[in-house]
Amino acid sequence: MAELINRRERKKLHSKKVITQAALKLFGQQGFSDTSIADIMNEADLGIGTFYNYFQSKEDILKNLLGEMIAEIYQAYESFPKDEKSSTEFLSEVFLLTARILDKNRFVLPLFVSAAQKSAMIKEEQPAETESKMGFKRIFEAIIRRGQDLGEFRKDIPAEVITEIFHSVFQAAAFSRLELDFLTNVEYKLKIILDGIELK
Amino acid sequence: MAELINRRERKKLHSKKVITQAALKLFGQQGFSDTSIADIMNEADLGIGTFYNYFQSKEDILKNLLGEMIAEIYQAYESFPKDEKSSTEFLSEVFLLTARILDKNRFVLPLFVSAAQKSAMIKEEQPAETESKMGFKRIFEAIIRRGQDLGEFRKDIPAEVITEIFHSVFQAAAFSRLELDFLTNVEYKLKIILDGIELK
Amino acid sequence: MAELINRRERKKLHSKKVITQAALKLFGQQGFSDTSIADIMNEADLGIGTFYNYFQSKEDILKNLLGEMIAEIYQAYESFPKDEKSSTEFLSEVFLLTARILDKNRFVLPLFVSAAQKSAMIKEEQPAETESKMGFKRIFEAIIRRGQDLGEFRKDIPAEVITEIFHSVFQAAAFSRLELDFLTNVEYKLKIILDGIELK
Amino acid sequence: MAELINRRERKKLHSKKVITQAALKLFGQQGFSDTSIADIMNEADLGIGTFYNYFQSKEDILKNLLGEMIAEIYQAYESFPKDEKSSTEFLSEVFLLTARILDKNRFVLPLFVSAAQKSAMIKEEQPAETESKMGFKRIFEAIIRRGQDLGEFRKDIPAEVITEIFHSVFQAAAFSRLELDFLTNVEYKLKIILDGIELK
DNA sequence: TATGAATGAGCGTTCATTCAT
DNA sequence: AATGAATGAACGCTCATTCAT
Repeated sequence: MAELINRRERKKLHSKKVITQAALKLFGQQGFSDTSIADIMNEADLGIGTFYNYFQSKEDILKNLLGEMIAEIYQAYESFPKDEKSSTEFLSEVFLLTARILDKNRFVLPLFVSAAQKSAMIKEEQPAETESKMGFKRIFEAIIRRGQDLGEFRKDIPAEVITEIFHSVFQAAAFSRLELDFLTNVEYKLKIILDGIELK
Repeated sequence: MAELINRRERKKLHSKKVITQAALKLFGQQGFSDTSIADIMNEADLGIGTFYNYFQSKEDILKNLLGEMIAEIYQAYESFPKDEKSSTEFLSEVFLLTARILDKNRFVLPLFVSAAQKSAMIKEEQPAETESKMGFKRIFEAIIRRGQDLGEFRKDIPAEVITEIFHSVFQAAAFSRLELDFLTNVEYKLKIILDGIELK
Repeated sequence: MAELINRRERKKLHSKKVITQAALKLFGQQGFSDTSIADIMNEADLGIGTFYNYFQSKEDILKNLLGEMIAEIYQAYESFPKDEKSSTEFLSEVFLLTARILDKNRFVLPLFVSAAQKSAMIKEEQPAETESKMGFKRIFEAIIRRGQDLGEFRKDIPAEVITEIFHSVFQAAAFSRLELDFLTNVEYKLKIILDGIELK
Repeated sequence: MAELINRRERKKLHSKKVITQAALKLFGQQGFSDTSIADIMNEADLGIGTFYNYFQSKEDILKNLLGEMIAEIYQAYESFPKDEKSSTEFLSEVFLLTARILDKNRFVLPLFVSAAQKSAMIKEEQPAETESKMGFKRIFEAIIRRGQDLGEFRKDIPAEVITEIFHSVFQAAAFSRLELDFLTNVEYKLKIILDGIELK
């Protein structure tokens, strides 16, 4: 009986994964809004109705995925040996770790950006994904604030603003048309910003 | 006869302007994708079919508008007394002028961003608006390159990358959730980046 | 120019009529809820989208039609030489007039009934059609109240209740399985009720 | 072995009851057509597929329930001491008993009505529930016919028509918007009709 | 040039029903 | 007998686009 449940459960998880991957593949190929749920389920080789057993909407897929990514980053952040490092080193490492995770799922970043835009332009209640997006920023903001407190970073510019510029670097790199790795792109900009905020 | 043509021409221009303004008003109020062509023409108090005398599609409106903004910036850029100023001063002034123009039409920036995203993700032929968007960058890139040549800016980072970070500052500020003016936001970041790229 | 508008206007009215008639035909054949908008527009030989140029929803068709019927009844009611007749005569005539009008559009009555049911069971805001439905009742109630005031009808039963029983006669007759004319059916019941409410 | 069968039988009956009650609860709360089978089985805390072990369709639930109600009324009807009472008394008592039973399950009446409508409008085979609905009427018709035979009720109006008007009273009261008890409403109308059909 | 009624592919979503377990 | 994931036809509805006037 327990096995039965397990088997079903496994099958369910499998279906969810299949759908997610089909969705991401198509999002990457044809863009988010040009991918219909029918497209996704066709790619996943499942019935249309099945989608709604797993997700509430297309956006829901992203919400799920973002949650997983945030969790991964946060976990890494927590396990850093914070106290032995300068804020600059700390920031660099978290920044590059984030970059690597984003790079791995690079084509999802644009999707979060559009989602964020939509929620920024329409004055509706803040959807849950924004909260988790904040998660990204909160990690960086904490590090920057620490750097300011320790006298490593300039204080004449609010920590949130500095955070925002880091954040925008990821976005810009995702859409960059330059002939550059995502990672290389992002490293250059990290250098500029660090030089721009370090005291001394 | 010439007058007649002129009158027609003026009337035509007027309709185009009316449509553009109706569109922008609604885009700002309800978002781009939630504004239908019928909405726009209703707001413009013109028939639906008339739209297609002036534009090919909704995106076309943006393309037009962007062209105008670029032209305005370029004009200002050209008329600057370049030779008397340092590249830093020059860059600052053009940057802030651009910021003011964008601020005036702030809600259109997000629209360009989505347009750019779309065209970045889909590997289709490059649409014309991207070319004009490049216009933005080309102006900045020229100034930065000049600064590098004159030894004012660091050379270990490619001019295009620096350009891109300036560009992303505008985007980020447009979507910022911080309690800050667009202009203030952008000035802070200008300071960081300038400090990050100036030699000495 | 005025002619152009007229022509268009006429065409529009024609389309609306075509849709209404297609709808009523199908409602009568297969029932209201089993008739889809696609069915209607197929029967009307028009595109699906065209439906929404004329109606907001399927219910809207009924709302329209009911409005017209109410108007017809009300008009007749107003033109009666009220003062020369007893309330019994008055009531009889209006009742039978209403019956004839309903009989003419007999198969729509069931639809109003379902509509009324739906709105009675769901606690939502009262839709507009209910208001017009009230119109039916208000005419009868006025006559009954007059009869009570003039001492012709019993007063131990509230006028609204008497009104309601008249109303229900129409409904019941519409669904009757008896081998009887709608009109005959309804006349029998009129007799019973009149005998049941007349004093003396 | 017999016990085992009994146990199974009891369990089966229990499930059927649980489903019926869950269904009626939801029908009352959210209406018949807005209640899905999934809703019902969720409320019943049973698997979706289980529904089909007991019922063929949603309508089937009503069919069953109606059968039970009819049986209850019929039982009461049979046990009346017919011979000692006038037809008026007899009719009143059965009428009020029926009213009480309906009142107890008031929200199901509308459902029977829609079912009846549907079957009245569509010329398909008569579904079973209509037959049982006839049951209602047959009881009343018998009493009325008896009254006519004994010279208590008027004969110029067919018994079926009188029956029908009684029937419609229940329907109307179920949907009434008046500020009146179902029972009070129904009693008023009983009075009118009795006065309308009694000789002398 | 201006019009707006007509269009229909396409959307997201629902849900009764099936069937392997 | 009980399950619930899978199903897909069908729904109401939107909207960019066309074209006869």
